[in-house]
Amino acid sequence: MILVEEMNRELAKTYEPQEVEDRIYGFWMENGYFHAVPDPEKKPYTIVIPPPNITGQLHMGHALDETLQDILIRWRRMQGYSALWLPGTDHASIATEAKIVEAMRQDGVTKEEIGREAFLERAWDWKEKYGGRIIQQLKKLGSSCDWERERFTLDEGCSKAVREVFVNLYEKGLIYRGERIINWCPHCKTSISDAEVEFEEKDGHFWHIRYPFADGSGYLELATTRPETMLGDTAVAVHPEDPRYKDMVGKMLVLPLVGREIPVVADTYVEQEFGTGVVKITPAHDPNDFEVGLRHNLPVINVMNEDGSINENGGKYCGMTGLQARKQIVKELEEQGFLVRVEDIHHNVGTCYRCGTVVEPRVSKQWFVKMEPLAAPAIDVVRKEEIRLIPERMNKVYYNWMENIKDWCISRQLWWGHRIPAWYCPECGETIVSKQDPTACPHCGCDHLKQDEDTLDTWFSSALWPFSTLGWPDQTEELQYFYPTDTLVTGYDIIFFWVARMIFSGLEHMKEIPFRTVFFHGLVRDSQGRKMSKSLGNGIDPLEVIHQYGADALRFTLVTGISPGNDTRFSTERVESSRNFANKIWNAARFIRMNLEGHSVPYGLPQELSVEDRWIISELNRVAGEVNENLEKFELGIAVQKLYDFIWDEFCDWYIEIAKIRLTGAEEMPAQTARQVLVWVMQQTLALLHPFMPFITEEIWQTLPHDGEALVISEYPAFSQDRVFAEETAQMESIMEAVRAIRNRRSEMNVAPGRKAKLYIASEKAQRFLWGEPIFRRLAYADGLEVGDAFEIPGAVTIVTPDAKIYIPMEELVDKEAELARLSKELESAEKQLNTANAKLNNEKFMSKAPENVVEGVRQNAKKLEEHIALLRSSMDALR
RNA sequence: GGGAGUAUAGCUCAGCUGGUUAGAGCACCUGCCUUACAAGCAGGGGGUCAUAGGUUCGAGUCCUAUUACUCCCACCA
Repeated sequence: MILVEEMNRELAKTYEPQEVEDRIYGFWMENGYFHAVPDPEKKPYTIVIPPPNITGQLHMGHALDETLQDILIRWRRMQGYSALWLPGTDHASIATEAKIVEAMRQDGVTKEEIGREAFLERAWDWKEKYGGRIIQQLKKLGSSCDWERERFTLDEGCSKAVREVFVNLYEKGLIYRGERIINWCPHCKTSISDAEVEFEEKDGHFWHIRYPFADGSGYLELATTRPETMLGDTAVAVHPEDPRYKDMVGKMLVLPLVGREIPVVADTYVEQEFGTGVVKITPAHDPNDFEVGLRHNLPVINVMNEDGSINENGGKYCGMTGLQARKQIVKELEEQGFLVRVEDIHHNVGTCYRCGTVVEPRVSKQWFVKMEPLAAPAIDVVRKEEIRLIPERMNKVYYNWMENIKDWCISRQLWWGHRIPAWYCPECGETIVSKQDPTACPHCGCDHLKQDEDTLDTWFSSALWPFSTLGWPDQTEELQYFYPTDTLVTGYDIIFFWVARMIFSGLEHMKEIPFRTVFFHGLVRDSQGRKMSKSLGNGIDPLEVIHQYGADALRFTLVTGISPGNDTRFSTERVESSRNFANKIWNAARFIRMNLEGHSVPYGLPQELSVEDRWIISELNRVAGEVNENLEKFELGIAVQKLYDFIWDEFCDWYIEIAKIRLTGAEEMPAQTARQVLVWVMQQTLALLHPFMPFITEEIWQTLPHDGEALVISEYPAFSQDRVFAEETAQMESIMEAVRAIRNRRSEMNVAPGRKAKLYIASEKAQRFLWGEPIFRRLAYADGLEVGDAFEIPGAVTIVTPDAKIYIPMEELVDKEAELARLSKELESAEKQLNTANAKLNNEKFMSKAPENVVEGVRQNAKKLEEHIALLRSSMDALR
């Protein structure tokens, strides 16, 4: 127990987060509260952070993601778990390499000029310089990560894990190398996986072209959106059953401009109804054509360089960019009479998800992961609910992807990343895949092996994140204790990139799921529901918001009103309202502190409790129970709403107001009780709120009497049957209802608050004790109070509540006609309600089928309404 | 082409397994500087819960269809 005698800090009238947040964060860090260790006495709770890119700057999406994780981890930590939130960053191969290349361009050098080693040096320098930026930003948000365990996807341990996995999969035959058609980004000059291609609606053209028969017997007409690819055409296909072309299968055509003879083949891939029913086949530059090519043994002619320009296979077009070649080819086709017509169309074009450049399908030699055998068990664990996706509808998205999965192209023509651990022997052609760098060819002994030039897809290392960060492949204590992790928190946009791949990786390499629950959140949109984007310029910088309103306000805003998987809208108005909430709490604390001055107040509940004490304790207890339940179900938006309502409405607007009676009263004992209860409820409330608004809650908690050294490691309040006070709760409800009704009436009649009036309250004997004068004097502006069985007060305003009839004699203020009108309106509505209630009670089916508690509710309601109506009638008579 | 989500007050959204009179914040109107807080207090107006059917004693909630918007997957040369 700590007594508060001196207050070391003055509490400002408005909460100033800037001053508080860094100090509090420093306090937490100094004491190592975020550090989690394997502890057999505790249960583990683990979250691994979705590692932000080292190129990244904190945006609202991160802010939401981190806030949700921090809420969960702080909650579990307070519940007594050994709660590990493992942080780190991702090397982001494509994005980072692009940044370095760009920086080098400013210096006037290229990758090729300086070479691989020098390039990597620059990259690491860059990482040292900027890679920590986003980490600092996460701290500003209040993230309670275990920073001692910070990792990087390209650090030594992760690299070791990557090699281990690559070699294991290779030896199992699940990684292979081959010539396949892949998506090629001409800007990033690398292959990218199917998942990395985004389709965009774009305007384009259909060029309708004639391909003449070699024997001069006419021509076939077809259409293409990419005429330059005709340089690589090695056939033309028609449907085998198409009567128009049946006889032409097997004949030869002459490829215009090129002069090459190509066959007409029959393939069911062609749709007869589409266009002319004739398709040019370019196996090297179209995935479908590639398949057709395989079926018909067609040559594959790659006509494209890495940058999308035409290569030597393109004959005289060699050296032109794709666009130049297209223009030239169209021009020549037209001049030579091969172009039939040009049609404007709107179609989907695949683009690189990193740079937005139109991707070119291209045949090249790449490494792939064979997905089918890995996908099967990964589907299974979700089906069997060993892994739960929240919201559940994400299961469908997941199944759809996993069940139709294609092999994963993992090699990238980049330097920044994990270099593929494969070596080629220039003597005998042997391929060596090994965890250790080999010194000589095991086959022929050649000692100048060449390592594969390519690196791995960034997501290859991210896929191992839940276990590589815990030390795998070594069997560390941490891995034993913290794996499998518990909750993965992420946006639904990376379910394929990351979530799916972690699941099959965990199952394959750990033989265990990587996490039990995936909690998907939505996107943060702007106030009009648009995606926040650089091009629209509608992004709001979370750091700006933190600076202006505080991290707590930002966090509160982000989590209010969200539900799993659904997008949320962000607006400054909402932040302001959150800031106001923080300020409300701040002032409640100020009020409490003001009342502690000169008193010694122990932390804990006193023995003697008043009705309102029991009520607020009971309500707090209820809220604690509900908040825990909501958090268990990942209903964070609901949990935070309940805390808001409790604090603002019940605690501040009611309890504190009522407590003032005792605090300002002459008697010391009740005042001391009130102080103790105020402190206790406040502290418990702060604890409940702490995961959501960590800074302000810790700050206040420290300045009020408390138990323990810091809120961040205090016990999270839980529901307790011992603190349920149903009777007092009902009594308070009665009082509050009466107060509200009186205020309402006074307001309606425009009675100035300063004008007090005597109150007469008629109520049942058992309830009499409720109507204590101080509460009504304070809250209902009463000036004297009389309680009895019944009153006859001519000309008084009459108010009816479920437990009392209240009279306010203010005849000189009352417009009789107006009051009569009001009463008759109220009477009408009461009668209407009574009719509905009676209709139900007279309905046999309702009576026989509705559950007893519902029937009883209606019955009681009807009884009350009847009394209400009788009273209204007598009041009206009295007025007349 | 396949699938999903959303539709509730002027705006942004809650509303759990169907149960008495559908809630909050912001905005709006009225009155208050009631010594914690004007970033506040008290009160108020405002909703045929997208539409049409259906199930049920009872539907914002469950079912069917329709409409609108959003998203994901696939992709036609």
